[in-house]
Amino acid sequence: MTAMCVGLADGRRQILGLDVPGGIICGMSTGQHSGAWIEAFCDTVLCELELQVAAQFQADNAAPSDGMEVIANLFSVIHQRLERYSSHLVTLGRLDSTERVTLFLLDMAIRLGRPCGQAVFVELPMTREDIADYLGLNTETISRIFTRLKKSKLVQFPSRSSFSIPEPERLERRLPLPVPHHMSLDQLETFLSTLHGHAASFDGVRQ
Amino acid sequence: MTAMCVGLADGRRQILGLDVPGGIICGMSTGQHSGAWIEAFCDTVLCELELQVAAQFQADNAAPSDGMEVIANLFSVIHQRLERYSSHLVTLGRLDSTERVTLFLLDMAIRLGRPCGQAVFVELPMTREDIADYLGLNTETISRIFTRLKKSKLVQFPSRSSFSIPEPERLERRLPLPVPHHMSLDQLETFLSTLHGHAASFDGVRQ
DNA sequence: CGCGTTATTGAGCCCGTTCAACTATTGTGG
DNA sequence: CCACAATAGTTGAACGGGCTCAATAACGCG
Repeated sequence: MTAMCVGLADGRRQILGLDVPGGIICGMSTGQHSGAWIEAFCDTVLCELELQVAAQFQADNAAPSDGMEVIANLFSVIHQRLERYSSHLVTLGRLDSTERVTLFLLDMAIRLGRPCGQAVFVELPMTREDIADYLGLNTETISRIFTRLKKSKLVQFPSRSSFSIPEPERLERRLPLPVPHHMSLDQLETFLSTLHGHAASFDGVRQ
Repeated sequence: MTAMCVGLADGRRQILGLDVPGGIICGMSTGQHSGAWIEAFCDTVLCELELQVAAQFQADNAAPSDGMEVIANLFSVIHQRLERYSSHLVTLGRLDSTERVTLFLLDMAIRLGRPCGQAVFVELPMTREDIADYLGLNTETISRIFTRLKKSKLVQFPSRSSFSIPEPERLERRLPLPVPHHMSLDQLETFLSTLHGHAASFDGVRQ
């Protein structure tokens, strides 16, 4: 699991977005450095894809029928990112702290969760501070809302770094917007296999 | 001037981004409707570009030398949008109300302003409520901060819908991050002329 | 001018922050 | 394995920034 981060002059940090294992990070143009960096919350393997490479691949295989496939997939990936950012803008701009945390837990459940009957169990690979920096809050607030959710039995916290949601629909009903369900893994894997062999790969590990 | 907007079930609104006249709105995929809509704050002409059209254009003119031009430009446009969203995420997540408003005024100065010597004069085509919904605040807060900036002589408000900044650098020094300077109009116009004749155009007017 | 809309200003409140103390967990060396 | 330290998380008290509600003022338009 990785985070795209931005820092302010006085040390404040904002996490722009989170990516689950198997996901595609995008928006890092090699040219102008926007001051953003990537942090990994667990051991991670990164593959870097130059847009040029994809474009060349596209040009080489320019059969009128399927020549657009790579480009179309790339657009779809970027579009997903745009959608994620959009919904996170709403989260930061218009949701209160409880709504933010609730949405976060449900989103993690969708992206990382293991279904156990109706419930969902999630192993959380990040600290309270990381969550806070993602949601525009601080660690104490995260902690307080977690205990509130625990007391109301909407969420269980078996350990410090895991939780489970007995009735996801009931939690979702507390939100003023549907939980965004974005891309399925199938699409992603199709895309990745299309690019197989066209990415320069290397390892990156943190901690 | 247009705004991309999203609404919550209880009426809250968040403006995701603003586009100046001559700019390129993007991220509206025709397929799944994400619940977003576009509002125009002044008389506006919209041109709709189907990605398919651009892709076809690309395929038709697939001379190995310049065939990538359209696609590359499209990527650059989407990337600009991604950068804008990124910096706005930081704004909503980690800046306090004064910083948000200051950044907003400087951004408008860059994108809409008429330089007058060292100063910049800006005609603002949106209401306090629109500004509030863009910055994740409410109208009263916007108003209060405007009067505070006026009293400190950092900003002048000759009329309800215009302002001018005597010393932009001094204002900028109050921010914990550089004001993002994104795309120049030259690039945009180059791109638009590339697409000339390939966009289905229609008029859209509000109010 | 008179009316409706938009903006400003004030008083009071509440949510989320800050600061501090405490608890629980993880890791390390003896 | 335990002792201990370092880190991460929780909880409480008090503060304050931004919100809510209400009244007033300024503008735009017939």
